[in-house]
Amino acid sequence: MDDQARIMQSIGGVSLAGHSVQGGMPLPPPHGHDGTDGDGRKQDIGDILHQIMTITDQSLDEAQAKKHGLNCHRMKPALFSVLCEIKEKTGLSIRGAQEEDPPDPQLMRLDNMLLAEGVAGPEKGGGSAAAAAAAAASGGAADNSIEHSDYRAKLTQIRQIYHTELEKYEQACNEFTTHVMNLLREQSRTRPISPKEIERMVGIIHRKFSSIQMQLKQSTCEAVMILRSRFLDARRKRRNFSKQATEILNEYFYSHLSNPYPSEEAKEELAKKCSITVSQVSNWFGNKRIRYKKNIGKFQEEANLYAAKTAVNAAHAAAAAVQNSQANSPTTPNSGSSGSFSLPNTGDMFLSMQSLNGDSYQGAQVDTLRHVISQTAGYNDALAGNTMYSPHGLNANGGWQDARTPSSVISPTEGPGSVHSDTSN
DNA sequence: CCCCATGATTCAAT
DNA sequence: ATTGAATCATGGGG
Repeated sequence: MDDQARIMQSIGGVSLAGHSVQGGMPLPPPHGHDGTDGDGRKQDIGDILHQIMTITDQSLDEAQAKKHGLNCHRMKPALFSVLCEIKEKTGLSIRGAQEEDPPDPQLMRLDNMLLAEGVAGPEKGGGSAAAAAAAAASGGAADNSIEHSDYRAKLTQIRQIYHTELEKYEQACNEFTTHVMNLLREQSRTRPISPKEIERMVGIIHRKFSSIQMQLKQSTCEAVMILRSRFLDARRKRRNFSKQATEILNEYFYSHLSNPYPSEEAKEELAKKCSITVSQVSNWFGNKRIRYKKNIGKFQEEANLYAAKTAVNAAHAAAAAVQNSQANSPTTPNSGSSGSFSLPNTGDMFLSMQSLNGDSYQGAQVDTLRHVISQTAGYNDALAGNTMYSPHGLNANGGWQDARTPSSVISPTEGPGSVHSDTSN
């Protein structure tokens, strides 16, 4: 009502002279209709304005009819231009038109995050790749396949919800915008509305909707964060490897005891065999080395066990190899895992141990064999005086091989015989 | 509930 | 980047 009064007042202050008044008036004549011509006009205008102001209070049909009536009113062109003038003066049409929305930093942050998490952005392919990248980037590099796929599934779910919601909002926004634009266009026939204003209105609507979208993005981010933390928590949980996997790892470890540092390729192969990740293999070997070194005595039995195992395997393989080809040299290059420094000496030792054992091993399993022999040699050393390890023990670095030396001293009770008998596990 | 084994993480050294 | 060492945290056996 305040507005109405104000407009009425301003109308009064603007000259209407010069505007021709023509045509009949289909509306009921204003009450108390007497007085001068000017008075009559004022009354007329006041009446029209009153109708315009109250048009929203009426039912649609009623309003429609009245609108039509107003459009045909003889005073309409005059009123229209007057309103334009008022608007021009009050600067209503320009105000705020210039405020272009500056990129909201928070929105940008959310967008970037969603993009990085693989929720926003291109379709599935890129999304899962981004998810994998995010998972790999977060702490270490462990990508447990089971939990990873679970994570991905959940992320996809979030992604889908996000996109459907986003689409819904987009659609609603468009619908609403067109609706408002139509409305404004229609209204522009009765009141002055410039295209700029429509544009501005659209901008306002879009801003409103984008703020809703931001809420959506925010909650999506939260969901992803929760999922991430849960995923990481789950990953942190320790699950023992399968017995088979441990066996494979131990086999490798004890058959490369002289240099238990698997190459990247070896790690990959072990990982594949054990169905664990490469980083888990690295962890395992890291832990194993340190724990073995810390307490060799404790692992002696295990070492013997796996030594025996590999010996059996190697013997079989060697036997097969011997049958297949007699021409192999006993110093055939081994499987690449032995350290560069240990080869020249171990070659000699290998030969000497061959004669010690009375077996003739040939073929591809030289490294394994070497270990088996060195194991048995260790026990022999313990009994015989322990000189066998010094060339093998490699003073080159001191680190790992030092730890082996005591192993030859430990447990003289356990001999090669008992090794073979103790394969119950 | 305690204890130990074990996978994972962290941090410094190289 | 890889490794060693210390440490954390959990699972499982007693």
